[in-house]
Amino acid sequence: MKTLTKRQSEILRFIRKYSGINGYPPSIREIAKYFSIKSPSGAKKHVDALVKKGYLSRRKGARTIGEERFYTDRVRMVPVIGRVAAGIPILAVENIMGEVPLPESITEGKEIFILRVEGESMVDAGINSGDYLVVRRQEIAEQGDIVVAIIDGDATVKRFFKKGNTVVLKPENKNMNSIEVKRGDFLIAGKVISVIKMLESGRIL
Amino acid sequence: MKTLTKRQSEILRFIRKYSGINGYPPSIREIAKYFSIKSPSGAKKHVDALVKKGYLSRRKGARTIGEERFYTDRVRMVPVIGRVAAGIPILAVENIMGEVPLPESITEGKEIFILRVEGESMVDAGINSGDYLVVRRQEIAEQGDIVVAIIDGDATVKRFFKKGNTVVLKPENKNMNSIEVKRGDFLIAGKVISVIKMLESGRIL
DNA sequence: CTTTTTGGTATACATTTGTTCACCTATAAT
DNA sequence: ATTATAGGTGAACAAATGTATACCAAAAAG
Repeated sequence: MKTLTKRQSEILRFIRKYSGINGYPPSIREIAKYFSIKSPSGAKKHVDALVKKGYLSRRKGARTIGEERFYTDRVRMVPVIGRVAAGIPILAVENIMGEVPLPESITEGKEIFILRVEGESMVDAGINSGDYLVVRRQEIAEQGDIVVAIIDGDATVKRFFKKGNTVVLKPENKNMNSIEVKRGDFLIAGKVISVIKMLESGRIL
Repeated sequence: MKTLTKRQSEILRFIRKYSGINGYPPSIREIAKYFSIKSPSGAKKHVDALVKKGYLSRRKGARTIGEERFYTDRVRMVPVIGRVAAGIPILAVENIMGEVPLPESITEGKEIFILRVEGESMVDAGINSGDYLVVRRQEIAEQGDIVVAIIDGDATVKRFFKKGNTVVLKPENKNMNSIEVKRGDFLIAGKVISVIKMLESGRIL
């Protein structure tokens, strides 16, 4: 990768910061204004240089500065589900708070979403309130899987057991009791395949 | 959050996907074109509706559709450390088993590595053998931080406490005892900022 | 049944943004 | 000494984009 001048680094940093905050890149004139460059063409030259050096991509049209992302491993954008609104499918846009990139080595090409844990029902399995669960979307589960179950439109995390004609959803918490439900009285939203604990910032996004 | 019509959901999904791919949002006309709406004002109405319902933000100017998002989609390659060989610096190439991409929202621009846990010394903190720790490289620690400490070239994960002239490394496991070491008889490799549990495959890469 | 919302067409216009060209200065490289 | 590179000014112009208005039809809400 070609090296950048001090000025070019500043410009690139500004573009990245701006894009991160606003969700769209700055216009040439906004870059100029920020750096007190009095002519748009002055700022344009810097952008052109950054494109030529491979740090940015460009297209015809207004405000089309794209950042060149270069990572080795493949990455998938995975939706992060906020509070699950009752009655609305868990993956509906209404529930999606944002998206995070995860390695495909974790997501494995399946339909994946991330859910933030509320409640202490799984503490004995190392899952605490505030942790993030990486969940693979599936409607069936195996004996003993940790699943996200929807009961009356409400999402809960429990360990799954079949028991004759009914299903036992067992919390991993000595102080809480298992729930026994008839098949059909609940839905499995998916299986928990990974837990992410944010010890410091507490938020994944 | 207000509910969306089917059409509005489609539009929102398109805007998110487009922004994710390109790094900047579509223009009103591009939205119209994608949905075969023959007039820009037709598409504009949908965007206006999404703004009014709180799903998007808007500003004067071209291509300024903002998603109310709180995440970054930038990615950093992070080294995964295998078994730590005694006497070799933890981040030396000899110890690196591979690399995984992680969101910068987790890595936060600091020097980061991932370490696989061996042993049960932190089970009461929800950290089990086989879990992966996201560790930020730093030599100092605060009272109560979970740290990766190097004692005699051996890496261990413990909770860190200062106590006068010595340091107490406390395992989060009722069956194990704290270790008391003199400052200088050990090194802090970093602070654990995140825990990733792979419930299914057991491997992160 | 009437009104509102939703989704759309068509046209015209205002605004923002990008682009080009000529010209200037300082610095580093050949 | 001369040439390229980096950084910049100023003005004029082209292209892309956003906005407003009028009008239409189906569906949902009252």
